[in-house]
Amino acid sequence: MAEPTLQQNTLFQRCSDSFIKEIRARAQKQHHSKGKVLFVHGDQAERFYFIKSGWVKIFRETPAGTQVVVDIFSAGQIFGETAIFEDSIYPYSAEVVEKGDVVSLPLSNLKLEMESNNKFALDMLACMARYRRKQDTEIEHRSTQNAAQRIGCFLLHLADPSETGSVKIHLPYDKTLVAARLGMQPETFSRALAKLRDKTGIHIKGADIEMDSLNQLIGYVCVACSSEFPCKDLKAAQ
Amino acid sequence: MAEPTLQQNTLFQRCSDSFIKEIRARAQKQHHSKGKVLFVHGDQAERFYFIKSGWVKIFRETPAGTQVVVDIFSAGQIFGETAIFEDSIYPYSAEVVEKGDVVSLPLSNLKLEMESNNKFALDMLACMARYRRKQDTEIEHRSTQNAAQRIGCFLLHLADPSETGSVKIHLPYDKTLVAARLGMQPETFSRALAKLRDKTGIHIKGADIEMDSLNQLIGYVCVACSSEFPCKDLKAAQ
DNA sequence: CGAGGGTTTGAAGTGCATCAAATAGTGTGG
DNA sequence: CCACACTATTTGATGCACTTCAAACCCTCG
Repeated sequence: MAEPTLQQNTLFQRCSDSFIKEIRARAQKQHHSKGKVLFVHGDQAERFYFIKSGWVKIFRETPAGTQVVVDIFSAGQIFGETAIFEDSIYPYSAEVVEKGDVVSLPLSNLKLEMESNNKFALDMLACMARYRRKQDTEIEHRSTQNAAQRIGCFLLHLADPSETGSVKIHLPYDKTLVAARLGMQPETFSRALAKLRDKTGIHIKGADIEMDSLNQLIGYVCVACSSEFPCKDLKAAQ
Repeated sequence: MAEPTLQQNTLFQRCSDSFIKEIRARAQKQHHSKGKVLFVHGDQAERFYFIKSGWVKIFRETPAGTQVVVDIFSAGQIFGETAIFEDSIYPYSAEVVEKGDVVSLPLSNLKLEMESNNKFALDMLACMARYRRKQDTEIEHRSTQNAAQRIGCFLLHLADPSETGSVKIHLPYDKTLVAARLGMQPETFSRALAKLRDKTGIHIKGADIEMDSLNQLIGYVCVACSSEFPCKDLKAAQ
């Protein structure tokens, strides 16, 4: 799998070559292994990040010590860019959970481009709106879906929705992490996945999941969601 | 209490007079009583709304019949404007829950201004970013706060944070609705409010709540949240 | 004053969390 | 290539928080 480039990211697709060139000149690519903390909630922010490979966990911690996983990003996605709206303070922490290459880029260029190029500002708005939808859906799911349905929904987003025949899905990272991403305990995840299997007849072998058709999942999961199924546009929101 | 004007809304504060004049020319003010549905999720959208008085509930419904209250807005706030990022389809439903006046305004003007005036696009970005923060916090609260803490947090947002002495708060709408807004059942709300009283020593008389100092609440509530207390900027996000 | 909705209380059930321990899986050094 | 150490995952037992169903109470408004 070839590594993604900045221009392939939704936000930068329509950017001018000169801007890309400019921001690239100040890019820093780094390899990180699992566990590397890139920045912490409250840190002064000067750079945002573009993922070449691997996975990065976005999270926050409460004074009581609970960790909340906000999102988990992978190749082609950016994060940390929202700091430009937060007085250059990162609003969350970021940690590498699957080793890979991450490119850091200056926020100042981003801000300047946004302020001087209305097309770019509109692209940012579109991205932000997409993320807003995604979060809306997230909030909804937390109150309408049970653990098994949340897992099912997560699996649906990993699958190709145009696929009508049998489908194979591979979990992209640890089950423990999927559990955290879905706001449940690892034990609950394990039991809920078994429940999902019983309800829908999917086959589970470790991190590999297989089913005859997506409809098995859709029928069980999507009754608890206000968006009709191919809700894929939410997938890549960042 | 005087009715708010469009220019007082964060989004329109820095707008040109000519734009305000233009959009005002196509404004329609209407009085609605409790229960009036302004639009439904999926409707074609041509107008967005500005609340002069009363309260409006924003919600969605799942195929299984569960209703999720996304937010509840009041005087000075706008809603329905996000449809411009959703192919002119309202992404949620809106219903008046406390009678009042609502002004509807054309989305086309908003879109045009956004596309032609970079300053306005940046203001929209700032608003959107603020809402994003608010939703982030919402998701976090759903997984870290228990029912009593969520109610306490809701009360804190109704209070004046600069107040150091005794504080009086009046619930803005039905307890049943507050419960829905916080994602819990009315019965749970009732019991959790009693629990909050026992834990913090606040006084409750119907919809009126009183306490010697906000610190009583803060101490109990904010240990389960990653933002430090005067998290007021989230209050008005829409 | 009475009807109707909002609110509270009680009793029982469900789902998820927690604690504990067994099992499976993975990577490492020898 | 194997055994060990460590982590991830599963399973069991139990507890707690919130929901659900039912019924009483209260408050307001015509």
